[in-house]
Amino acid sequence: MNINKMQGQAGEVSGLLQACSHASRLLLLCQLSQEELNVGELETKLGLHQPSLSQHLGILRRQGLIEGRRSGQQIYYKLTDDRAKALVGSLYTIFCEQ
Amino acid sequence: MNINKMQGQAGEVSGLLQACSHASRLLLLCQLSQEELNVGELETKLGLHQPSLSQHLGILRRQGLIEGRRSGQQIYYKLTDDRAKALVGSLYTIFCEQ
DNA sequence: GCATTAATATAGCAATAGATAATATACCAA
DNA sequence: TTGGTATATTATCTATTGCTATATTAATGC
Repeated sequence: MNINKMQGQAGEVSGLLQACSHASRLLLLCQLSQEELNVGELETKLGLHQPSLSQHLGILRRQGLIEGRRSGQQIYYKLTDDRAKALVGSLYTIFCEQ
Repeated sequence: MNINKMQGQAGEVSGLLQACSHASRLLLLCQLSQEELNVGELETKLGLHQPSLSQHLGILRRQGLIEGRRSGQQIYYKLTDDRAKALVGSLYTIFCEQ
């Protein structure tokens, strides 16, 4: 492992980790890595109040991890960032398998 | 991927991510996954002020990720948590290889 | 158009994090 | 014991985060 490489990426990586470092956002990313869901569905699945959920979605969106697609009144979100997908997968392997 | 499993772990995982979500702490973990280093060495390697460094080390220590061993006047730290090791390895793979 | 529902944005507040400066503790050597 | 070096802790300040409540925008059905 070459520390210099990590030094160049540290800002970007820590930004991603920061975005994932809240339990609700982590679960959001897990859900959205599996299926595309609209905000109302996420609200009931995760049991969050709408403004909080919207803020968390905003953080993930501004970080470039998720994308929304409007369909009528609903906006459907999914996880689009490959690195975030890989991270979620690794976290699942480390903490939920074995 | 079973979301329920992640739900049970979300608090613990987000705690770990929180600890890694600062560029200096991320680099600390990378360094300490490679070699045991004392505080003065870390200070010059990472270019941090001693009190900040000590605070970051304290956060990682209280989170159970690193352990210190006193040898004379110096305290040598290394990464001891297996999951954190696995995470750092995954992050390196995702962001620094490919 | 108007009313309704879905989603987003904003404001206010409490709690937390991070930087710096100053102080304290632990160890060692003379 | 005295002084020096290494590390930790504390205090203070500022900035950021997250929650709740409220307002605003967007789309639909009448």
